[in-house]
Amino acid sequence: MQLREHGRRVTPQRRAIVQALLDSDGIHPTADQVFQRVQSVMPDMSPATVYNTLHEMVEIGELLELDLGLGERRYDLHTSNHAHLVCLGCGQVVDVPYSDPPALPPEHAQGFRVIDYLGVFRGYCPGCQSGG
Amino acid sequence: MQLREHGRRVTPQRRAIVQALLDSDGIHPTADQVFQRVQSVMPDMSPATVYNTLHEMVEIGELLELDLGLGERRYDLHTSNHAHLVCLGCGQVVDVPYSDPPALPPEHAQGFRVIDYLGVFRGYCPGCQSGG
DNA sequence: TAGTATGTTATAATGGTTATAAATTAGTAA
DNA sequence: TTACTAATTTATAACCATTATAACATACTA
Repeated sequence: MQLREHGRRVTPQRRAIVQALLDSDGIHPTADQVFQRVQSVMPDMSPATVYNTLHEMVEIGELLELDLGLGERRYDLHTSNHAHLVCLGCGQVVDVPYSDPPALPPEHAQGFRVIDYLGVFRGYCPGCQSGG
Repeated sequence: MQLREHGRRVTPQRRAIVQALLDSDGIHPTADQVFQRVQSVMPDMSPATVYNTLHEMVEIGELLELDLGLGERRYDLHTSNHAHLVCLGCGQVVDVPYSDPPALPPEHAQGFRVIDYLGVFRGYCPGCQSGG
């Protein structure tokens, strides 16, 4: 982790949180899912610490925070360019590689300084298509 | 409004909500902003009615619901294909026309039935660039 | 002009997230 | 190693957008 390089301290809690993220790689866990997993190893962990650490990792660019309209935020260690496929039924999130990350034509940028782009395909996964 | 065609009743509250959306066209109001505006005309309006009506309009496809990671949902009467430009500083949301709505390559769809696609450019508007 | 299903309201509850302040600890320098 | 100090963690409560509930009111239909 690059926490130290950014002037942050390395604590056992932070190590455990990073490990939980690594263990959850691919399922795009929520903060609570990270907390649950860490708590099983470190029972005194506080939810606030999980939120704090996730925010710091987002700030230093090591973690991607996704708010996909499902009432909770999900976290993704893959910060490289990719889109997300979200199931409106069960909420699962899957990475999709980008063939061509879209660019914003300058005539539409309206003076904005663009930091990043998020692409979300919404739909229903195979398991949720039978139920509606 | 197409509420009647979908078996919904037309009430004064719903008329006022639709009018508030029309009046707010372009600013992508939150549910609360819609509520504030309607309340100035109809003081007994309940927030629950605003939420209910917005949800129904989303269901019948007349309104687009956006969760852009700012802790609140915003509403957009423009249901045609376009992306959004979001200011991480002040939270303002601007429509951006799509030149080419991206398609999901079948080999990456993983069996999902895709309903729609949301594209969000995140950055800082001219007014928020000076502040950071 | 009833009758009834639908809509509205007030109220409280929910749940993810954030704020606060006291207690603890990682890193540093003597 | 030890003591120092700023950063971190914790428990707790607050926050706030949203949803649930149930009583009341009303738009549509016949």
